[in-house]
Amino acid sequence: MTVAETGLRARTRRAILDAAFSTLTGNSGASLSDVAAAAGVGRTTIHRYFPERTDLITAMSEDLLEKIALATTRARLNDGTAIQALDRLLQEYFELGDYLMLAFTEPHIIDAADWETESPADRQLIAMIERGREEGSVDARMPASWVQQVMWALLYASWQQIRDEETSKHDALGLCLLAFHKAVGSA
Amino acid sequence: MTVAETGLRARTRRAILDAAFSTLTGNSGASLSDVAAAAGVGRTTIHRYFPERTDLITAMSEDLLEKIALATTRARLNDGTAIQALDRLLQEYFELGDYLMLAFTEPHIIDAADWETESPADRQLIAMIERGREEGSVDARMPASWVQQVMWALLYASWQQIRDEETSKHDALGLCLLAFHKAVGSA
DNA sequence: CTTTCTTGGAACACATGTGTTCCACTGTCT
DNA sequence: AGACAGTGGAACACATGTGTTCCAAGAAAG
Repeated sequence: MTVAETGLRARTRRAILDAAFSTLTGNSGASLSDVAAAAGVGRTTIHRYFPERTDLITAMSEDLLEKIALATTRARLNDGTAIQALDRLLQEYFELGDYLMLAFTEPHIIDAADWETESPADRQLIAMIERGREEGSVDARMPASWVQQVMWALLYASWQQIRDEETSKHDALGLCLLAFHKAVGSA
Repeated sequence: MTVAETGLRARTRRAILDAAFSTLTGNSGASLSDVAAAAGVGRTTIHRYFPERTDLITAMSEDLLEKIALATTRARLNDGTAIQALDRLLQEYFELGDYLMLAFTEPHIIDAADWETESPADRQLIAMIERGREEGSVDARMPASWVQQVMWALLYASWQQIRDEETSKHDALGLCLLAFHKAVGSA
């Protein structure tokens, strides 16, 4: 019963989590057998690490929040103008790709507990956008919450563009930044 | 066995379809019992109109394509500048709301058969965007497919904004049009 | 009122996913 | 070689959704 993170256990856990992300993206109803196959482990092993399905979902939610918090830190929201910080944040989030897609396409999977209350990263982001509206780098006609919505939506669009239109990651990011900059920047 | 669209049958069918749209939006795995309850009919009745689950999905797909085609026609894509036509189309699509959300959040539900091959509405739209790029009203740095992606993404964002941020439909549409116009219009 | 159409509910067999238990196999470390 | 942690697979009971059949009740049309 003791679980002394032996390195192997940590690796197996990660493999299961990653497989869960990639499998449940685009098929929210996938079975644990599907996840197990994608992770290259037996279904029994999944139950060893996550006794119930909801435990796996919860772990995914926590994992995602962690990744988002890290990306937000790396973006240094307080450096430079707000619009520059937004550009950096967009690039960081862009790199999360697969992980974020799930939160977008199947919000009901994540919306469990932690997510309901605004995360620290969210509060930081909203505050930073407000700063941009005051300093004039962000279009003041748009509420901060809308700017945030647009950011998420364009991120989603850029990943769809990669999937559907054989666009390179680099080009997609460029288009995303261009559209975002034009859309929410001050005229 | 004969099905002579008696007006009552048509109404029941519509009730089931509408319930299916509203129920499956946000919970793609909802059971037919859930749909039946939402439609105010018995589960047996659903099977009378749509023998198998896939038949219901197919009917939803066809219904949605029809609504999109109608909206596209109403937008008169060939009148005025391309950017004006895009504004009109955005407003038409905005009104479809609930119906379109499903295609967005659960594409795998719709992606069945008809959808794979580009619909006529899609081709019309792409051609119109190309026209805008040539005449200079649409930012030529953006591929037509990307402009389309941005349109869908901002539509989704505006509906999210209504759901999450207690914004009125009117304000949300205004923000959507503003962001879209700025994002894809020529500088 | 009587016939016809449509419906809702109960009961059923069937398929699929879930969670558990048990046992044998494979590495690794000593 | 022996001890041990980690694993995969089979087997099981259980829950839920699906598709079908049958029948009685209600509404609509003559």
